[in-house]
Amino acid sequence: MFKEVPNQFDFPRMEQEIRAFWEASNIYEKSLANRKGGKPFVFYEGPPTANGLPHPGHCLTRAIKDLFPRFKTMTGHYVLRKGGWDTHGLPVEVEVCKELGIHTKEEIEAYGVEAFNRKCLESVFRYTKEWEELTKRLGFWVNLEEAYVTYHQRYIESVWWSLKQLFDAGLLYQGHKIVWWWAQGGTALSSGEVGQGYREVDDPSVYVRFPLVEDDRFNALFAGHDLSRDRKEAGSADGEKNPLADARGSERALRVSLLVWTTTPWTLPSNTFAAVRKDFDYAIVHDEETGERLIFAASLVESIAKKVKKTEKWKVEQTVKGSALVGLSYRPPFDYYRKRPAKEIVPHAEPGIPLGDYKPALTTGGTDYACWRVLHADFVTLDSGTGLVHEAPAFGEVDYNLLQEERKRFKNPDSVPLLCAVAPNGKFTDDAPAYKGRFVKECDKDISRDLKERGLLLHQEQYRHDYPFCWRAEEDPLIQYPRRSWFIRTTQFKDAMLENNSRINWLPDHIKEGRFGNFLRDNVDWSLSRERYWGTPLPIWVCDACSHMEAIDSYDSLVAKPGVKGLEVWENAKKKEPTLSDHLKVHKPYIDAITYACPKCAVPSRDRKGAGSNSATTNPLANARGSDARMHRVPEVIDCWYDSGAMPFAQWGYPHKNAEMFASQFPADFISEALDQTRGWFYSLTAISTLLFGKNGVAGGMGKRSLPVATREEPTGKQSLPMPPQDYPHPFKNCIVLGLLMGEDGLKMSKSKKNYKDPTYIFDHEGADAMRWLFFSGQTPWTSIRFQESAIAEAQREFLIRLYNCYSFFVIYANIDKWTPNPSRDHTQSRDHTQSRDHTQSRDRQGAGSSGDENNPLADARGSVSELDRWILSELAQCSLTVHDRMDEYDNYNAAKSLIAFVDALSNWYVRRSRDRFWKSGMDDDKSGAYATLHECLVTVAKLIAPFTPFIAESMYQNLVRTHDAAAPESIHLCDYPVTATTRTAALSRVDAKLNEEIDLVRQLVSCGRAARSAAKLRVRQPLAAVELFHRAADVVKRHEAVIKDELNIKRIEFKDSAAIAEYVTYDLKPDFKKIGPKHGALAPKIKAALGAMKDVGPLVKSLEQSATCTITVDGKEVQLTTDEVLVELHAKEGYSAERIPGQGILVLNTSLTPALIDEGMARDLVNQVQQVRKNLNLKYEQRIDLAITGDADIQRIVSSFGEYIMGETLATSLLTAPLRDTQPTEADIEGHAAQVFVKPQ
RNA sequence: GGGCUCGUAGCUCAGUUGGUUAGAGCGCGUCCCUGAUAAGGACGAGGUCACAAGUUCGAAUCUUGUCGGGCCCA
Repeated sequence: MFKEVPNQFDFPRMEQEIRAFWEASNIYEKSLANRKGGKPFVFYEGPPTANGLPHPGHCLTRAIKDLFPRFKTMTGHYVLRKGGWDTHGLPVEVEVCKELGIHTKEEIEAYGVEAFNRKCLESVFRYTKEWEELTKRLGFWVNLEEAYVTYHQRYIESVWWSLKQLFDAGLLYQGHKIVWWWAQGGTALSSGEVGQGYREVDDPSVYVRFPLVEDDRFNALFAGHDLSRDRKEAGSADGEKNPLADARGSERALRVSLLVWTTTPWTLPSNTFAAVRKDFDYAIVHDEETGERLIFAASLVESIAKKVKKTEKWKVEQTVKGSALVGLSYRPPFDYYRKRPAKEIVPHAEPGIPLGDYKPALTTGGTDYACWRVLHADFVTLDSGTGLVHEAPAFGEVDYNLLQEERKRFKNPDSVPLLCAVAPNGKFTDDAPAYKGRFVKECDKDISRDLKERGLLLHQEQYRHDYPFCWRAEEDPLIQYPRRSWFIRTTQFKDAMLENNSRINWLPDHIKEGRFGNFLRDNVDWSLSRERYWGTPLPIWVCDACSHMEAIDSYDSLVAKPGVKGLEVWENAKKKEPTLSDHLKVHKPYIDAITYACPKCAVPSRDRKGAGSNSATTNPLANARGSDARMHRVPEVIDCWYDSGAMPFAQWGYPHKNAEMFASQFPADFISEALDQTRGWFYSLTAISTLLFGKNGVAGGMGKRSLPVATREEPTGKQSLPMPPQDYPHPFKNCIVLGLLMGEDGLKMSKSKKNYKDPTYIFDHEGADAMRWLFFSGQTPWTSIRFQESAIAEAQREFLIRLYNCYSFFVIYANIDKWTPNPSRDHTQSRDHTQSRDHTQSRDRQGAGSSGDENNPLADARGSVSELDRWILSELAQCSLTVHDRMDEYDNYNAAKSLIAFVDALSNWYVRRSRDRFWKSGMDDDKSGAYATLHECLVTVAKLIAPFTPFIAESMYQNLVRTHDAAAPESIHLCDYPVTATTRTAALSRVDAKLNEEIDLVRQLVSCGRAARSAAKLRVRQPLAAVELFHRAADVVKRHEAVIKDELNIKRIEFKDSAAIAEYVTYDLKPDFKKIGPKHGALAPKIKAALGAMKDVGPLVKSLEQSATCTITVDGKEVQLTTDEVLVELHAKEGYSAERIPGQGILVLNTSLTPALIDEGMARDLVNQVQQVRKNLNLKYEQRIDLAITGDADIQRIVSSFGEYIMGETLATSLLTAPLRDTQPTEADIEGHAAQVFVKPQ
C-alpha cells in the first residue's frame, strides 16, 4: 500500500518533515559520498554577510546556487559545496557604531580599536541562526559547518600570501586617490554616505581669464593675427604695463586669454591644467572695445556675450577645433606655485628653475612644460560653463585621472606634480599664503575679489546645483581631496582580464561585452587600502628610518623576523581574557604592535648592496650593532572585496595548506550572484585570479613556476604545490547574473515600506518548493521580478498542485486495486565516471538500468499494448531529454517549461483518458500497464524536479518507491537523473516522435471539436450523431478515431474528400513571406494583395494540388508559386458549426438530434447527478450503493433503457424506479424533467 | 553626467538568425466538465509591442534619438 495522500495537503509541514528526514539520515553527506570519485563539478559560494537579516533576494541567489549543484550531483558529478561568510568591512563597522552610538573615527579611537574590533567580531555572526534557518528551510544544501570565514587567521594568511605575490612583483604601490572628504571630521565618506547628503545650494560661479603664454604653438595659432596693434589700444585702455608680463611669455600673448569657468573658486590656487575637447569648436573672440581676445566654445559665444553685455563689441575672429588649442601654455590665476623653485615641488627637478619654466623630458624625446597647459579631456561638455574646464587634479576624481594620463607622457611620471594648497583639515596651507589657515569654502568671495582686482575675472554669478554635505554634520560641505592609498596595478593586466572574460560563459550574455566588458575596458588600478579598523590588515611593513618595505605572507613568517617585538600585546590580552578568539591576533591593533628590525638599516652601509629586500639570512644581532630602525606595519586595512575575490584559494588556506584541494577545486564551473555584484565579486574574482594565475600571473603564470613554494620561508610539507591551471577562463567558467528582486509594488524592497513578505512567512504559507518553483519557472533568472506572494501561489497552482493531483489520483486507485510497483526497478542507472567504487545497494541491478531497454524493469510499462501508455512514455522520454539538455546549458527556465508542458499532458490527457482503465473492476494487463505507466511517469517526474523542488520530489519518491522497494536508494537525491550524459542515447531511442506528433494533432482536433460544440451550445454530455471531417492527414485521424469519438461524444466521424468539402469551406491563399520575400523582394506584398483580391481561388488550389505549382499575374508579370510558398487556409462557410484545424483541416459538427440521442444525453445527466449525490455523501471511491431514481415517464423510460449503464457508472448493485426506504431523495433537474435520486450505501 | 539594462494584454512574464494573424499564466466574462475537487476544459473581451525617425520588399526584433523604471559608476 502507498501512504495515503491527504486532500488538504500541507506543503509547509511536508517540507519540515522531509528536512527532518534529511538531517536525521545525513542525506546531504551521503549525496556527496555517493559521488566520491565522480567528475568534480566546482561551485563557489559568494559569501554573504551575516550581520544583517536575510531577505527574499537572498532566497533567489541561494535557490539558484542549489539548483545546479543538485542537478550535477544527480548526473554523477562530485559537487563540493563549501559555504562562506563575508565578515569584514565598513557595513560591519557601521552596525557596531550604531550600537555604540558613535560616528567618527575619532570616536572609534577614543572607544579603543581593540574593544571596537572585538565588537565587530561579535557582530558578524549576529544573525547566523536566521541565515542557517533560511538556508535549511529553502533546501539549500551547502556545508555551513566547514564554511570559510574571511576573518579567520588561515583565510587572512592566504590573502596575505597573494598580496605578497603582488607586492614582490611590483604590482602593489602607493598613490593618491581622490575621495569625498569630511574635512572637519578628518575622514573619507563612502559613496553611500555621500549620496545621502546632497543638497541644493547656491555657489559662486566665476568666468576667469587664463592669459596665454607666447611659444611656438601660440605663434602658429596666431600667425595670421595682428596682435601688436591691439596691444596699443589695450594699453591705452588698461594702463601702461601689464602686471602679468615676465620671463615666460610676452605681453603680446597675454592679450589673449582662455576663458575658463568654475563653481569652486577655492580650487583655483591649485590649478594645474585647462581642458578642452578636441572635437568641439572654439571661437577666438575679439573685443573691439578693449582689444583683448578670448577663447572659448563657439556655441556659447552668444549666451556669454549677453551675460557680460558685450553682444555688440564681441566679434568672432576665427573658429578652431579644440585640437588646435591642445598644448597651448597659459599663465595660472595664482603665482604661488609658478614662481616657486621646481625642486621644492618635484624633488628630482634640477635646482634654480621656477616651476613655471620647468620642462621635464618626454618619453618620446623633447620636453614640455610640466604644468599649465591645455589638455584634451572627454568629460568636457558644453552644457554649462565655457567649454574650457579648470583642472585642479587634487580636487576631482576625473581631474586626477586626467593628471595620471598626462603623467604617462613623461619619462619620469612624477615630474608632473599634484598641486594641493589645501590641508586635510580643509584649510589653506603655506602654499597659498594669502589664505593660509582659512577654510576653503570661506575664501571663495575673497578669491573672486582678488581675481577681479587683477583683471582676471570676466564675470561672476550665482549657480544653483546639488552639492554633498556631511550626513552627520549638516553644515559641513564635503570636498574632494587626495589621500594616500595603496593600489593594485590591475591596468597592467587589462588585456589579460579581457581575454579571460571572453572565455567566460555569462548568462545573460550581454554582461560579457556590456556591463562587465566595459568595466574591464575602463579599468583603473584597484584602490585597495581603507583607512579603517575591521578588515584584513594590509601586510606591509615599512622601516621608520629608510622607508624600506616588505610584504609578509603569514603570521609565522612575521614572528620569525629578526628582532621581532610587540608580540606581548596580543599575549597579554589573551592572558587577561582567555576566551578571546585567536583569529583576532592577525587583526588591528595587535598586528600593528608587531615590529621587527629593518634588514637594510641593520647591515653596515658598505654591505647594504648585497642585502636582498626579503633576505631571511640577515643576522638578527646585526640590528643591535647597526641600527635601531624598526619595521612597522602600515596602518591601513584592505577593501573587503579583495577578501571575497581571494576565496578560490583562501577558502582552503592555500598555499599554506590544502594545495591539492585547491588544485582540484579550481576553477569553478559555476557561480551565481545578482547583477549588483558585477563590479563587486565578479570583478574581484576575475582580477585576483588573472593577476595571480593568469598567463603572466605572478603566482602561477608562465615563467613564474617557482613562486608558490619559493616565497615560503619554511616550506612545511614535502609535497610539491600543484600548479593551478592557467587556461582561461578562471576562476569561474559559467556565471548566472541574477536580476534583482523588487517589492510587491515594483519598487525596491524596503523594510520601512513593508512591500514584501518575509521569507519565513512564505515558507510557512506556500512553502519553499513553491518559492523555488517561481524563481526557476516564472522567467529567465536575469529578469528582475516582483516578489509577490500571489505569484508564488500561482506558480504553485500551475505546476505543483497539478502534479500533486496526478500523484494523489494514482495513490487513491493503486491502493484500491492493491497495485504495487515491480520492485526490481533501478533508480541508479549508470555512473558518469568509470572508476567509481562499488555501489553496493544496487550493484547487482546495474546492468538492467544502464541500457534502459528490454531488460529494464519498466518493461511492464513500456511493453504495454496501450497506445496511450506508449505515448506518455515517449513524451516522458522527450521531456527528460529536454530537461537534461536545457539544464546542461544552465537554462532552468526552458527546462521548467518542458516540465510544465509534460505535467499538463499527463494531467489533461493521459490521466483523463485513462480514467476508465483505472475504474474498471478486476486487474488485467491493460490496467496494470496503466498503473505501471503512471507510476513510471510520476517517479521520473519526481526525479526530474528533484533539483528544482527537492521537498515534494522526495515526498513523492519516498511513497512511490521506497514504500515498496527497501533496496532503492534511501533518498531521491541519491538517485541518478533520468537522463545523464551516458544514458542520453538510450533515452533518445525511447522517443517516438511520430506518435507524439500524431497525438498532438488529435488533441488539437479534439480542442477544435469542443470549440464547435461550444459555438453550437451543445453540452458535452449530449451525444451527437457525427462530425464531418476533412483533413490532409486523414490516415492519422482514422488511427485515433475511437479517441476522438469518445472525447467529442459523437457516434461517427465521416471523412470527406476535398471535392465534398468545398460545400462547407472557402479557401484563402497567402504567401509565405519567409520564402517569397528574399525571392521576389518588393513584389512580395503585391503577390499577397493579388492572392487576396482573387474572387475564386479554386483553380489555383486545384493547380497546386495537381502540379504543386500555380501561376498568377502580378503587375503584369507572371509569377510562379510552388506549394511551399503558398499557405492554403480553409474557412468554414457561414451557417456551419465548423472549426478550422491547424495543419489543414476542417471539422463540421452535425447538430441534429434524434430522440435516442436525447435519451442517451439524459442518461448521462442522470449518472452525473448520482455521482454528485455520492460525493455529497462523502462515499469512498469504491463504495457500492443501492440506487433508485423516480420521475416522470421520460425519466422512467430512460432509467429502464439505460439501467445497466447507469449502474455500471455509479457502482450501483441495484437500481429501482421506486423510492428507497429510509433514504432522503435528492431532487434533480434533467433537461427540464424533475427526478429524485436515492442513494443508499451498502 | 556616463555605462549597462528593461519598457509587449488589467497583472506577472515569454517571444527563437527581421517574415505580414505577437503568445502563456493569472485576473475578468460566458459556458462546459467533474468518481483528481486548494482541481480541470472550451470560448471571448483585452495590445498603435513606451514614443519618434531611419534601414528594409517587410521591424516587437536592427540603427539613432526622446521619455520612463532599474542597477552600477560618477
